[in-house]
Amino acid sequence: MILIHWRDNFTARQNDAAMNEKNIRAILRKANLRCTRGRVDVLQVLLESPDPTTHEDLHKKLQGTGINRVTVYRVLETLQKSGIVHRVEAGDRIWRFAVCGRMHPGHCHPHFICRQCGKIECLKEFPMPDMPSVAKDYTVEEQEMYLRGICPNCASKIKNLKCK
Amino acid sequence: MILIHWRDNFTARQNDAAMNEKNIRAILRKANLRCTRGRVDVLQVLLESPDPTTHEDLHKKLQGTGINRVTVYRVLETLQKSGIVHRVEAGDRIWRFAVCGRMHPGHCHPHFICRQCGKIECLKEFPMPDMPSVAKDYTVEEQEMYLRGICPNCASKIKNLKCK
DNA sequence: TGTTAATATGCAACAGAGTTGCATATGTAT
DNA sequence: ATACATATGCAACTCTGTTGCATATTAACA
Ligand SMILES: [Mn+2]
Ligand SMILES: [Mn+2]
Ligand SMILES: [Zn+2]
Ligand SMILES: [Zn+2]
Repeated sequence: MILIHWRDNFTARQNDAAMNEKNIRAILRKANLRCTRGRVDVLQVLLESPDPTTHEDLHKKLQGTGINRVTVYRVLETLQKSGIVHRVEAGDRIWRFAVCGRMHPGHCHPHFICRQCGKIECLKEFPMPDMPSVAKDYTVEEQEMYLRGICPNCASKIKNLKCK
Repeated sequence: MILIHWRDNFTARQNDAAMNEKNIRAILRKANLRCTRGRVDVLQVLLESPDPTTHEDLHKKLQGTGINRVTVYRVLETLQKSGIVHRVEAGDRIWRFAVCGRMHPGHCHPHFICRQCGKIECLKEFPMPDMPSVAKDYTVEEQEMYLRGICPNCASKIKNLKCK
């Protein structure tokens, strides 16, 4: 199995906010995608976002451009299938999109999800455990880890409960 | 952080299929839940399921009992909040439910998700990497790991593609 | 720089998993 | 057996995401 760690990719891309339209078009062309207004704009916003971003957020940020709701969905699907962005579903049934391989401070670490209140916490201080090579012919581009259980807040509430 | 590995729980429960109503009622009582017909039936089906199960499947299997669709949802939410079952979302926006701590052959291992075709593959031959203790006051009951990338099938299709 | 064929977009209608309000039925403590 | 709290059934609803189709844009090419 080919393991491409997120740290290996896009390392030259420090000046994220300064990523200009020409660079974005280059990314699209490299993926054999037509450079349309919507794709450039959506990708621009994603490149400037520190965390994985919902469709709703993207559409809001682009409302000045007049882009249609459905187009945002279709652009995201296209970018995802081309491997430029990827989708994350963290337990609330809402997709979040992030540029692949970028160091998203809100993303590249394990997450803890409380089964009681549903809150998601970032375990930023803990590195993703390394995954051993597992099979030929599979290209691994991203890895996610979720810990599920009870958060301290809910734990104390449960302790004070006689019955339910 | 308290780490409860799935192997540590429910180890005495080998005779899964034979788990009878009395035992199921005991589980509910222990969680301070009322023993209702719906809860007993839903939990029974879950205990007999080798893999995490959708609401649709559960409702189908229980259609003989006349239980209502909404009740199944509510029972699942109750069981989940009590820590008896947990929810998994594997990328198709459909919840799957599994009894916590049981060795589900379809579940307790990393999973690979192809970003092109969306297919989910079980990496059964690879153990879940151990997670270091990460923080006080958090109770970890389950852990999930997803690898995302391109499956061999899609990789060969992409290779044969000139443009898109 | 036009012309053309492929493909992306806007719009409206739709899909479908899951939720909510409320009247009624059921479980459990006494 | 009674009373109270809570679980259930039913219908209507939410909300994220999809689809069909007519029109607009893109990019290759003359
Ligand atoms: Mn995070
Ligand atoms: Mn599996
Ligand atoms: Zn919590
Ligand atoms: Zn695939």
